[in-house]
Amino acid sequence: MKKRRVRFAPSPTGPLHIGGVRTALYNYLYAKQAGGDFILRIEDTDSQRFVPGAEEYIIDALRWCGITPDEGVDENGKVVETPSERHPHAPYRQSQRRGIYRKYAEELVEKGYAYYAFDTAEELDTLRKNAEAQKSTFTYNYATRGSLRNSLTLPASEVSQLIENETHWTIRFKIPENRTIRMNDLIRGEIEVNSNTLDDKVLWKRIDELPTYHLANIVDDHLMEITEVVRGEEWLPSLPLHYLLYEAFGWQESRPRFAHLSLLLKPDGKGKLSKRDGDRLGFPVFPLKWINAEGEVSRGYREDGYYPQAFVNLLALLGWNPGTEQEIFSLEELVQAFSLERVIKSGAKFNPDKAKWFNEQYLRMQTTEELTAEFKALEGGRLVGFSDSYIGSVCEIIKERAHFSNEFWGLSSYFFRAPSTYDPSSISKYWKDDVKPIIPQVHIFICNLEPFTKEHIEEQLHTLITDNQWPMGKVMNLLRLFLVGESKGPSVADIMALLGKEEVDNRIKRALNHLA
RNA sequence: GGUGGGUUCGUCUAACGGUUAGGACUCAAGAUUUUCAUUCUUGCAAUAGGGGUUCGAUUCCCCUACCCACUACCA
Repeated sequence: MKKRRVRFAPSPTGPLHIGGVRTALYNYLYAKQAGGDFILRIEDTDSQRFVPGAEEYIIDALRWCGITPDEGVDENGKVVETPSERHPHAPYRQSQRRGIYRKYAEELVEKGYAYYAFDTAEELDTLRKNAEAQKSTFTYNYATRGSLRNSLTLPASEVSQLIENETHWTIRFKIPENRTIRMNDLIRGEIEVNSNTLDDKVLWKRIDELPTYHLANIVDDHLMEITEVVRGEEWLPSLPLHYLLYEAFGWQESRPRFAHLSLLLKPDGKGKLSKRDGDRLGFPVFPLKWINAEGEVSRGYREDGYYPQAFVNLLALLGWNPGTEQEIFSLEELVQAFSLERVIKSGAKFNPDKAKWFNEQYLRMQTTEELTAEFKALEGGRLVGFSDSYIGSVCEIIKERAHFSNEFWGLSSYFFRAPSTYDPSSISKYWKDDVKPIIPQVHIFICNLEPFTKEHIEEQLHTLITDNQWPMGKVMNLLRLFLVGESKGPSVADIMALLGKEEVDNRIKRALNHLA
């Protein structure tokens, strides 16, 4: 049994968005489940669309998610350029492999599966426009190639001269006429296409001495001994071409199996998820923050405070399910449970609410120590002077009320700073004449409580108030208002115990002063 | 336009051809509580439409509608 080898092959034309991360994740899960290898290959054969920083972004994003490639990227997060035992197929950047593709393209020409085409971009453009004007579509195929400028129509001498002197020619694949191509997709099953609906795709471009996606992809997958190709649905229409290419090269025996993943759709309306949807609807579309050349900032899941585990979990369940009702999965559990058979065929609309829910689940699973460390990392300066155990206790109390750790300060600032203002509407609601005379008594009672623990405070205060038949709601909320500054937060006893008697005394005095 | 893919609650999804069509998110109501939240309970809510095949169809087939992708010397 051959070792499973799958690859993620992004194009560095911008930041990887969540759909791309999901594709990478499914590749990773599928590889790891069989104890196979997850390989990264950079498909940068479009010199026009190269975006600086995109490659680093992709690698950083995968790292953050915990799905680092086994092959193609070194320990420092750099794409491997020279072969080694662990990275035998280097370089893993197609622009650096450019030397190997031309001979494969020419091999196809020699075997009669491809031909040289000398049409200029302008000529083809005109043909397309003319066709469009007549409400038809120009296709470079069996029907038209015979009347175009290529090595099939021009005399051999002219062809060799053009190859020699011109810099704008291409090598095109010669799609056979009227053949039914039968393909199999691991997710979708059998698919049939007639070759007449296909066009003669460009395989190699003389202008920049680079192959196009189709050639580079097939050659590299073959050379790198890829066993399964798991990629986005946008590639399904070119699967017949890829089958034909494997056949032309005589590689059908080792041809990888294919799986095409459905796309991620925008949460509202129609169409696939795009960069703009995130800005429009207020949720990140990218794993990490990205700033483009124009200086526009796109937020990231990491910067928004998501745990990578939560992010991976939610992505995994967008288009796949385990067949059970389990929803929370660690990466290891996902590796165990994943299967391409249970990947959904239809596109999934992204749901920002559910995304938050996932993070909330992970937030609650964190240990107090982890939360303390996070809180300190986030709010460093504001927490100076407070012990880890105090901060930890605060975290314990507030974690049920938060979706993200970056909400901690907003939910707990009063544990670190006495309130300087008091919410006016709460004052008018609770600071009534019937309780005003009671508060000094309660104040003294609190200051005499010993031990000053949550349970004892709760019990004693409760007894005091009920025994005197005082209005529980007003008294308690007033105390909360004195301690917090507004009507929110955990139980009053919790707050008092944590704050300590002295601080509670001070805050009550201060509030009374303010109200007097 | 052509080709391919897809269609179960608002969303993510489950359901050997036989279920009161299940779960989760959201939302609503109730319970608990000293506030807010949590928690718990309950509720709202779906098989795109039409034909077949079958004793029986969410499930298989066909048609229609709608959605998506592709239709570049981009990936």
